[in-house]
Amino acid sequence: MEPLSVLKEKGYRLTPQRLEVVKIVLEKLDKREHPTFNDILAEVKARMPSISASTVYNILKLLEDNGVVVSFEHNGRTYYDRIEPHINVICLNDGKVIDIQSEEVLKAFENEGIKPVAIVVKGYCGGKA
Amino acid sequence: MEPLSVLKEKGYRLTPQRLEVVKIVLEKLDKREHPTFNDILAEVKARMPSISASTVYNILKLLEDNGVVVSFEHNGRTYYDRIEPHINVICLNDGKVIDIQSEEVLKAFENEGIKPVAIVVKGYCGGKA
DNA sequence: CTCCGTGCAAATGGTTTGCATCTTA
DNA sequence: TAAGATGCAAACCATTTGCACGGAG
Repeated sequence: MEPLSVLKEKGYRLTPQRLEVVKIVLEKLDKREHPTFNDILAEVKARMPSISASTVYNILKLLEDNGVVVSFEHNGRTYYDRIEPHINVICLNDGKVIDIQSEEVLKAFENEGIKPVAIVVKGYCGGKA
Repeated sequence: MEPLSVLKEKGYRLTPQRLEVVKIVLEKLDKREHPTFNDILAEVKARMPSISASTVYNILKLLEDNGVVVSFEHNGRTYYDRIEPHINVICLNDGKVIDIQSEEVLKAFENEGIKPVAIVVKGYCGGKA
């Protein structure tokens, strides 16, 4: 369902702050980016300078609690990600987060009885140990 | 290789603090536990009250940098884990970390050209969405 | 008009750092 | 005895909280 419909349906108010954060987050996630909280805050502040950090935290938490985004942590920071099941590889060579779509891995999880919401793998992307 | 041999070979000094932390960490990891930094600190302090938190941090970082343990983050805390490839499922129902050995999943990662060091999946262990 | 949501500032808590002291090799 | 480790306290920084004000419904 549309993220905004999800919120409206549950009775959450559609404030300008929420509209802006949702727009920016979805923009980034559609591009397969893995923005940190600060990435998002910076972008939001650029367009709505008066917004406060705690409001952005609140909104991101709201989005996560309502299944609009997922998050994972790395190096003390929170990263946001899209809901569609896929694999994020944090490459220990260069620290980059790489997005991989692997039906085989998803199928393997399914066979284990696991419904994955976020899959994060620390490893070596180039095959180098 | 033996964790202590790894350290000795690289020229690190085998201080009583290091011996104690290594012993306790390996004890826990052998039991398939996923201790947080604080779990480890508490256990170490119980046996060696004078040790400082920063020393334990330093030692755990040393162990991780030398491939003796791996770590992952969740809810703002760092968890330590054994090196042997396996899957950790963080169940979104109950918050527990469950250890799963799945050759199928590991094989699927291998087929994607990924050498996994730590695999963490947020999801639903009981199959419940 | 009434809550819910926001913004601010202060608090929290895990982790890191600087530095003097101590100890392993 | 000299480089490497430790312990302590302070610093750091991402996140959370409390509360008065403001705006969506």
